Amino acid sequence: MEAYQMSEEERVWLESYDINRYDRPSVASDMAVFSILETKSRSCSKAGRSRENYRKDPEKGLRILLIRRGSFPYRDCWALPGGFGRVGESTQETAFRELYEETGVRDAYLEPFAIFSEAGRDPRGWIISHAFLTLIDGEKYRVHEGSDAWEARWFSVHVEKKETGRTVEAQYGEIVSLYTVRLQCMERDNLELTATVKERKQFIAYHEKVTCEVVESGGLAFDHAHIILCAFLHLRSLVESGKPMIFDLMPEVFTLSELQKAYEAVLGRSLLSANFRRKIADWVMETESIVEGAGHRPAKLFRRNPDRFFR
Amino acid sequence: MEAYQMSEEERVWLESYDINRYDRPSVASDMAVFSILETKSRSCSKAGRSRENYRKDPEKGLRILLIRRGSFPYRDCWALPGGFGRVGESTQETAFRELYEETGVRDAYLEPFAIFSEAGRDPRGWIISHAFLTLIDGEKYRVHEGSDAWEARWFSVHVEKKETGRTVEAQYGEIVSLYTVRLQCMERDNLELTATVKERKQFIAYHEKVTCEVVESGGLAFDHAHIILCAFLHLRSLVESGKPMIFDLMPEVFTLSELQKAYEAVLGRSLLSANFRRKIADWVMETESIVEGAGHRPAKLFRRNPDRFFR
DNA sequence: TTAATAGTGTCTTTAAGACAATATGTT
DNA sequence: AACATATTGTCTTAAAGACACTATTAA
Repeated sequence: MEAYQMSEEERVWLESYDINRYDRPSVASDMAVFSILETKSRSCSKAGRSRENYRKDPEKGLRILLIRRGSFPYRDCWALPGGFGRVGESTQETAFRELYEETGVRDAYLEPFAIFSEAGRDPRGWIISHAFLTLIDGEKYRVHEGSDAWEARWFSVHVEKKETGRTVEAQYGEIVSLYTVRLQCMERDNLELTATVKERKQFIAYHEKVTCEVVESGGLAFDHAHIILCAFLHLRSLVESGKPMIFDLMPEVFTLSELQKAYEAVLGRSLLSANFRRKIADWVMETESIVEGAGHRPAKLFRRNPDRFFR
Repeated sequence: MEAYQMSEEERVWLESYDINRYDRPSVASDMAVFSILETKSRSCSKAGRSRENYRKDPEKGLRILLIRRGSFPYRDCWALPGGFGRVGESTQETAFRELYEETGVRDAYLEPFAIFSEAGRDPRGWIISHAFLTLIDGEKYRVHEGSDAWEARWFSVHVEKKETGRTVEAQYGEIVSLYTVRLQCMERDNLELTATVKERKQFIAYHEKVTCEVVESGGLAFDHAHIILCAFLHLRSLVESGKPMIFDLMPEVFTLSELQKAYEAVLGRSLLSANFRRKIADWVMETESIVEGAGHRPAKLFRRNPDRFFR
């Protein structure tokens, strides 16, 4: 920004200005770090594929990175990675710093998707959370094995919505829904977190007013069940609307089937490959390589098309 | 949220927790309040229509509400309405309170669109702005005539984009553009604010990184030229993508031409009425009334269709 | 040969854009 | 009648969805 030219009068005023006049919150940046990883199958051989279906390609599922809190509040609960903002940092810079500290990832795309500032969301006091989401290639990053103070794990994410009540009159309406968020740790079989979030959608003066409440935190810290739900829904809507974020989940070169599987994992529905290929044709470039030895017709390898990503 | 069950150990810990351990910012909510109002034409009769075109319908243009600051910093500069958040308030509640205090509007839709938290954006110190935008029916609200300490005015908004530089290589690219934001006060002929914002769009690792800088504030306080630009672009993209926000600019009943003019004012381009009518057909219901005495074929009056607004 | 995935062609449906044509008031 | 806006119909184009079909490898 251009240098702000202050008058002498203003300079004097500013010197006597006491910023402590107003109450101030702490600010944090929290992150929903998503990836896609192979779905662990129970009946699998040492090669990582089940004996009956040795020719089948591995399934991939959406994952989110959670950290077990080593200290109060919510000690031993699972939470999104994140941390407090510091003087001189923008909320985005805080998020980048935390992401690097916790995953080593440097050049990810961070999407700000919501602000959580409701009173009482943190027992320590007035703390505002700026929430970001990001997609990273899970194969590049291996989570810490964990210690007493620190444990990071990938959890599979499944969300279900169930409408539980509907009142609709002429000028007023209300729809209550229950979201079940199921998070399952991949490396620890017995670790499953199930949270429930109640959504109340009111229709007032031709506007929707949505309020959410964590009914059952399921072992998640703070309001993070709510944040995770918002992140998940926001991610889906971004991908549905055509944002090319999915490519962040892919390595440099990939097959179109792998890319399609990534889309399907995030969107939660299967796509017809003919239509999918038409849709993403502009975003990719063919390479000369192919993948062989997979038990079926070899696939061409593709890479991102820079021209399409930047215009 | 469900009551958080604290252990005795945690309760003891919390009592000794000092929230002042971390630096904290002040937080503000700023609002871009948009409306559409008649374009003042210089050659007009007392009836408000120009003599040559007495049969023509009035033009409408996009407006934004600005407030002249009565105190430091940026005294006498124009700024978005807004104010500091208080303990116990969410950022959204702060925005609603400020909107009501400054316009009397109660049931508007507030869209959060960005967070401004760059270091140095406010000479008073670390202040984070949570920015909202809203559309209101300008005919319902008359701005204060003003005093020394207080003056609120509607400004027309015109934005122009000009690309000034482009470097594109294989893996790296940069596009620099200059946005000119022209704000013209309707009631005070000689009051025109012209701000310039430089946008630098970098292409790194298949991601766009956009940074903006206010090159010329044009009499606007803080980084509000940047906030206004973001609000304007965000509003357009929301309307382009089909959000029915425009209806907030309309009275209870309206003609389809009026509605179309509102769309055109926000989108900055003219629409073909046949296509427009088809597109918004589901959102409106015909009433029995018509508008007569306008110098041409009378138009049917429509109202919002609640079923379409809430599902 | 067969299982499994890779890849192409085309028909249908839907939405958007362009534009011509008709309708109905006031002046 | 002329003007200005209101309203409808239809042709074209582009994108999305459905589905049938062909291709190629390893086992």
